[in-house]
Amino acid sequence: MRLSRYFLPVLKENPAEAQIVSHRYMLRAGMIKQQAAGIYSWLPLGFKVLKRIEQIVHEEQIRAGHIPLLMPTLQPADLWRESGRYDDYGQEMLRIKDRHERDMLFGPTNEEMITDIFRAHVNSYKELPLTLYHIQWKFRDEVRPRFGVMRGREFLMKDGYNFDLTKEDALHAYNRHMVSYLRTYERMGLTAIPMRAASGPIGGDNTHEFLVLASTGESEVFYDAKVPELKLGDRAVDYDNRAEVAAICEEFTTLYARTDETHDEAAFNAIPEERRKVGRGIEVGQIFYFGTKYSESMGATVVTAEGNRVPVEMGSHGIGVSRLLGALIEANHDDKGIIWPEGVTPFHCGIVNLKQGDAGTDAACEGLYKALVAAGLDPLYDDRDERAGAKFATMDLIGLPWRITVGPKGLGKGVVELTSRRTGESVEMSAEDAVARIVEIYAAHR
RNA sequence: CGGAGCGUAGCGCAGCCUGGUAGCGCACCUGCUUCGGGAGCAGGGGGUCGGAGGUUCGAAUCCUCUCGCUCCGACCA
Repeated sequence: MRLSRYFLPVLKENPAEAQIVSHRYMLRAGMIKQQAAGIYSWLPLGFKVLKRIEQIVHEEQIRAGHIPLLMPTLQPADLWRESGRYDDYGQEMLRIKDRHERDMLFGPTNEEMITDIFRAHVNSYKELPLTLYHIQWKFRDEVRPRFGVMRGREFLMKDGYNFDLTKEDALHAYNRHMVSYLRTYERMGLTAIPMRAASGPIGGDNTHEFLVLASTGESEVFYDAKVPELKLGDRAVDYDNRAEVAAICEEFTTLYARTDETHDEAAFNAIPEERRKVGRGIEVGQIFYFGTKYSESMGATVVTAEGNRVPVEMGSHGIGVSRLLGALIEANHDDKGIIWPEGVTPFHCGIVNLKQGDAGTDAACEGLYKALVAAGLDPLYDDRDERAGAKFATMDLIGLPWRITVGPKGLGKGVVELTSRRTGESVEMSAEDAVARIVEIYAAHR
């Protein structure tokens, strides 16, 4: 993309309403625009990152054997009356009447609807196990939306639901989700720690939340210093291998890591003192096993091999997709702006032309741009007629991890400059080598 | 839902107390100069002061109501 033709409305000054760094930078970098309390338009740059995150979530869900579908944002109230949650959910649920005075609601989650789909089409144990998920906009009419996309009323969430014959099968689905989530967050360059959590209104007796450590997090967390060091890495995982998946879960959940809701002072104090950490975390996902809570109330049953009709075992699992943008920025920024991890960056690298209009630098930049595109990459070429300082400031703000700087001095020596946004280090090299280096960097992020 | 604030140009703000021609910075447009870390000079455009009532000769300013937004707390992916 050539910046002169893009839509990137950056702000020089901090908008008054933004209190935390991720919200400020998302507004300043022209990623979002608030339309009402907790409701945002996603401008091109923000939309691009949102789509990249969504893509990673999809890929990892499919890798774990889960099946995508799409359910609507608006739901009929009757489904929720069946489960009893229409009355339980309270003011957070946005209730709407259609022209025929039918009670509708903007879905805050989809347990009822997925159960309805299941019971309409699945009758035999032979069709299990089954895990369906979607990535769809949710609405929860929060009393007090805040922190930009971190606590919006409208938000994009991946929510998945597993249907199994036995509790043992359902617990495997639970474990499978835990591992796939670990992998999902790692691909985005985030360390998200699974912590035993208290079950909320969704219900269930087995649940973990995934928290990204950040000083602006809304939850207080207590953990062993060794926990954030655990990495899944690029080990191959067979998601159908129960023992292997369970072993990974054990690896990641044995050491102490709890939110304030489930904190156990005695267990925490059993950790060597120098490893006891207290901090704050942003919740970016949660997994639940809840058994037959919905299948019983809504009649989602299958016939077993013995010919008995039994309610299915279920769980639900969510990742806050839009919230992840906030969490990513909270975890990756400096005083100049965002620093995107390679896995989610909106553009792979920036090209800064220091002397727009100069035949030599223009031609060199065009050559670089075309070479990068030909290599399958997505560069952002700042071809505006701006001064160097303004171009650098924009690049730093929007946080592209790599920048190629092209100026007359360097070209005189036959070099361009490759700069890391994260370390600030610059290396001079030929344009060809710079392209090769960028290609190499992103080859590791496929 | 309790408590506290704020709505004046696209953004950030002053003006309000003490009523009297609506201002500043950034951004935007034109010209000239400049050009490796958010340039300088000159000129220019843009606002029914959130909305509705009221007081007054006169309201951004005072009064009443209302809508919107933000922050602290309780609640939540």
